[in-house]
Amino acid sequence: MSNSKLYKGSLTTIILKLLNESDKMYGYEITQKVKALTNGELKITEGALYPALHKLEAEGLLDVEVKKVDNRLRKYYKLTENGEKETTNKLNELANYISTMQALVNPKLSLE
Amino acid sequence: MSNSKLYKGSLTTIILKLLNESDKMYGYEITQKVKALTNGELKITEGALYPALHKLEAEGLLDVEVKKVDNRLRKYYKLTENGEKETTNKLNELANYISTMQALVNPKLSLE
DNA sequence: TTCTTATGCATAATAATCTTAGGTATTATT
DNA sequence: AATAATACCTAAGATTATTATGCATAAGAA
Repeated sequence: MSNSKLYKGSLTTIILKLLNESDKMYGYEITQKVKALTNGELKITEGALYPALHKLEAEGLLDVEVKKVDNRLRKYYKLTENGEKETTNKLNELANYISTMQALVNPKLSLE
Repeated sequence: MSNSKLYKGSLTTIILKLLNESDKMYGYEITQKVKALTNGELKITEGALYPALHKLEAEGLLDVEVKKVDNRLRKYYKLTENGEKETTNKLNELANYISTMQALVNPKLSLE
């Protein structure tokens, strides 16, 4: 992920959420999807993405399936049952984080 | 800071914003203010806070003034001119981060 | 009066997460 | 023929935080 240090910690949430919508995706596809959804605002670096995917797999949140398309490898990832639960948790955490930050940064607004 | 890895990277923004509102504050005061504003949701740890304050000072964004109150030291921090500019930048970054995450996590909502 | 909690500062070891910079290989475009 | 796009990967270093300490004074509870 590039552009801002604020994004630190949210990569996992992004991955899980995208997989929750798209059933299965491969790494490169995720980078392109994020770029498209954010109008180029957020670019996930491969040095962050692949280790994150491997970690989620090791934690049992993702399953992998390797496919060969046009003579090139693709590693498709999809959520496990635990992965779906964790997606819910992460999304709740994010919503909570956002409201907490708004309480700090714009206390008047958060009273409305 | 405790509770969530999502907060990583936002401590500097929080410090700058609070100083922008309160003119001058000391470290312990910041931890209490954050706790109060977030209803105990966010607890800034001293191991994160003090190094962050020292770094901001080293970068010329904060000025320090040591005072003795009740025979105890307090180091009051306040924004420099550059600190005020950086506060604006950080708040813009945060607003941008939040809208980006909402575009990713709730694409339908962000179209409204 | 002693013990604990609160106030107030600080640093060091460790962990987590990301950037930067490489590497390999195939396919498509210029 | 060279470059860009597709597709995977890892390692060194930076940044930021947690956890665990340490020191010291003041206030409150046992």
